[in-house]
Amino acid sequence: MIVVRVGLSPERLTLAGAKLADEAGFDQVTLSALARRFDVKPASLYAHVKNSHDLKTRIALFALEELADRVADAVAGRAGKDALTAFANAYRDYARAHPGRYEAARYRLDPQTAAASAGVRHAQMTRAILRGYDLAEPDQTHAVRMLGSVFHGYASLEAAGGFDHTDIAAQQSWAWTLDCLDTALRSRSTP
Amino acid sequence: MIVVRVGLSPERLTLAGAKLADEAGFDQVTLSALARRFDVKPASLYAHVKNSHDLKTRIALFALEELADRVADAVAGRAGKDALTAFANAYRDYARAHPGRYEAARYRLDPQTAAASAGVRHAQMTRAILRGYDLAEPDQTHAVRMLGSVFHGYASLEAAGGFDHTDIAAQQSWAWTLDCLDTALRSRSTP
DNA sequence: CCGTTTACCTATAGGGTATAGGTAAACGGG
DNA sequence: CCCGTTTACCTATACCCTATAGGTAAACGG
Repeated sequence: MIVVRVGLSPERLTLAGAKLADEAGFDQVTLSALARRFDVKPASLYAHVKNSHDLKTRIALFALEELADRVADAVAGRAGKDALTAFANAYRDYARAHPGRYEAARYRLDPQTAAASAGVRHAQMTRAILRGYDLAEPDQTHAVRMLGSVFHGYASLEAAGGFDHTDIAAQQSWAWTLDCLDTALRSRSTP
Repeated sequence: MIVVRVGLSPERLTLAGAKLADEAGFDQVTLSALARRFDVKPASLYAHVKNSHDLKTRIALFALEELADRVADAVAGRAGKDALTAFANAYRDYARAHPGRYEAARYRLDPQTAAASAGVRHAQMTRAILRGYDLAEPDQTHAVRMLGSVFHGYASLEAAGGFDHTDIAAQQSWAWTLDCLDTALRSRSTP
């Protein structure tokens, strides 16, 4: 029986899982499917990840990190509406380019894991965006939540095909929405 | 072997499935779990629903219908911001009271099924809300999408515990957000 | 060069999905 | 009221995914 070492590792499994998620959907990410991809038996994967939940958590953390990096890159050196748009576009673009990873980023993490994840960077960056709008607390928190809702909601509905019924391009509604948010936030600023 | 007829039907299975979803999460809705609930063997359920996907679709349609009914009830006789708030609250309240059904309502339906679902009523009602804001096309469609994004995004993030990190109550951010939306929409109205 | 570790294996068990085919209760026409 | 048909649920079976236990050969290191 010829045994060729495939060279599995948590990192390779996580990346392959992320790719699989993008191709087939996050719910299709199973240890069996991943094992097939590496031409290995499912049991072999348990040496590298604890279980299915562990794998999904790793993919979620990876996606959060990747998304945070892209957003950070996009907003660097920008302020005001410019920063808002850059943030929003980076977010939406990621969701469109990597639907499976985006879905993974919404995988429910336990509080400790979440606290140590790139999720906190997301929150920080959203707050950074809002510096251009001079919002005092608790308005700033309200705004963080509103922005998060719009970004996630839009990405989620668009991914689900909710905007396919009308001819009007999703891109236009997106620009319109960002414009709306900018005006709304500016009207609430306390200079 | 004593055989007591349990009296299964697609409707009873759908309702039980909806309850199970609220209690354990939509992803825990399985034919096996449902069969246990009725003290019946899994195979017996296939006489009433085609398969697992069929059951989930039925639950999704049921939830969409129920939610549409509540929203319709809430907005009846209201206009302007009053209607907007009533719509939004009915939506959020449903998501909070019935997290599993709400999740089910987002179950991906094939285009024909979606077209025949209460989903179209949701769109109609959202457009009805916007009558109070005098928006011409394509702005109206943009606004429909923005509202849908905020409502769904907020419900989704709140359900995922995304607002638990700060002391500021989700209720306050919600009111603030609705206020923001109202101003934004009014500023875009073309009287 | 040999003992240990590593990386993958087989075997097995449990649970969800799904189909085929069986049986007894319920129904309904004569 | 009786008997044929339908109905409602059954058992048996097979497949897939998850998970654990325990085995083996390659790789590594003193």
